[in-house]
Amino acid sequence: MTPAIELLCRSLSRRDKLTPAEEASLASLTQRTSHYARGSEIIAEMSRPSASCLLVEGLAGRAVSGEDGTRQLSALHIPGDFVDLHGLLLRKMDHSIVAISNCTVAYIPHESLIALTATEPHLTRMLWTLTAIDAAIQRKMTALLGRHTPAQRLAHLLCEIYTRLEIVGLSSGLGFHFPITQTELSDVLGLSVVHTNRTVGKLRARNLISWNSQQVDILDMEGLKSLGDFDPTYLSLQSEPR
Amino acid sequence: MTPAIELLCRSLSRRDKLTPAEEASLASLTQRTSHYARGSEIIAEMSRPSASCLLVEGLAGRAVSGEDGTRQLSALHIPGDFVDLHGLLLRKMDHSIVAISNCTVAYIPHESLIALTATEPHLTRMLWTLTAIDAAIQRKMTALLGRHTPAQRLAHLLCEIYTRLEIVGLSSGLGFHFPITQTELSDVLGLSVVHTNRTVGKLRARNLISWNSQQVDILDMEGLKSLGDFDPTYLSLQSEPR
DNA sequence: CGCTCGTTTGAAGCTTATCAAAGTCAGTGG
DNA sequence: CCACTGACTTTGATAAGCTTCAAACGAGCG
Repeated sequence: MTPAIELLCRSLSRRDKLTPAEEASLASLTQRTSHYARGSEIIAEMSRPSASCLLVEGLAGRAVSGEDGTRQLSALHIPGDFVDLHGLLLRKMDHSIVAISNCTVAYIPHESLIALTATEPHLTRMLWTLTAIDAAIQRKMTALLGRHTPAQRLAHLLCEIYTRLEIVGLSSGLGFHFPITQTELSDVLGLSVVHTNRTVGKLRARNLISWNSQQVDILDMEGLKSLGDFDPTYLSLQSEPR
Repeated sequence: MTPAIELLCRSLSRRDKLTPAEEASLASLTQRTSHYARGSEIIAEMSRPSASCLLVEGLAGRAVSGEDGTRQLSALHIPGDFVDLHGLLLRKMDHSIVAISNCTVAYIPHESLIALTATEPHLTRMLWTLTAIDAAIQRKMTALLGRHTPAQRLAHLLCEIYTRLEIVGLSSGLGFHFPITQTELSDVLGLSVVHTNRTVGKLRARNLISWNSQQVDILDMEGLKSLGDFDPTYLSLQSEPR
């Protein structure tokens, strides 16, 4: 089994029981891996991909760019995320996927996935679930941007990223590697770079986190959760039939 | 065929070809309809619905409520929207669905939908597409909240709602019935009520729209689209195989 | 060493929230 | 028929928060 499929299985297993036969089906999917340098575009807006990509290594973002040069990163993706699974359904990309750090991605042709939907209904629902979870994350982000302070947004984001990394085994203690610049972070939080910097500073000053050279450590998990009003229900971490 | 299924078919047909057999499969789904008064809760947060609901009449919203009493309406739903289709996959609601006007909804049991996924792979993908489109709408909303001015947010929202209503045949000319109060609108736009009111006033002053007693009329479609940077790509209005 | 990229700090000005109150309109009961 | 009521919209004033512009600082790299 390739690392890509192994990560995917780990993520799926946290949500429902994956039978050995289903694991085998996933493992038999054809794939091709590619590397992208940080800052480069993995999938372009308006393109029509014929394969869906799964992030194997690195940090990627979903960028919605406006006419006026504005950019909003509507979501961050970590290894194991089936980043472009919905490309199977939407055909034409309404946004782009960018590499925030150097990234390795695996491509799985749409035809293989379509074939899977014909023979594996349960597995299909599990993949569908992954897109539904992405949507739930998005929903939370909307609420954060609309109704929460910058400090709350950042606190929530850090709790979420930590939790998601933990699922795929990429956290270390209460910390994680987070290779994102404050400029990019500001595009996630919907703030100016200056204010993003001050917001990071605020969390540091309150002794909630430390953040040095791409390493984030959560010093006070309870405090961070409570500031960010973090409740992981939306990540669907219960393993139950779908 | 019930009105609920007819609306659903109209929405699906705009995205892909729906065969008569598939229409029949949808029509044979068991359903039960209910009415909700404006302001009431259609599905409660943290509940575990055993049926998915489809909006037949009225305006509904997806409410993400925070600890501190804040409320963000992360999405608005119009007749024909399969509002809670993802409840099939996520099990426990991470948000609530509220009736913004009086609403009629049809419930379709999860077991019927699961049965459908086993026998109708193409139809399954089409339903999956609907959830993917909801996610795309959400993504746009995130970008609007993060990087656009209140006037742009409102302009975009009105373009979107108009376009979506048009798909299901609920627009009239360049206008539509929009039974939402400014208080609720402020929860969609992530603004205070006062500022929401001033923003509506601004669009009126620029002669882009008129808005009287729940009737919105777009006076200058080009102007509104350009202000809101509206491009309907994300609504996937191309009819092509999924 | 100097350059580039990213972080940090300061100050001014605009945008938006908040508080407060008046205006409008439909429905209700005297 | 008209005052009364309650929900919603509109307006005004003040204060807080955030953006913008500008510049300094620090680390990594050719």
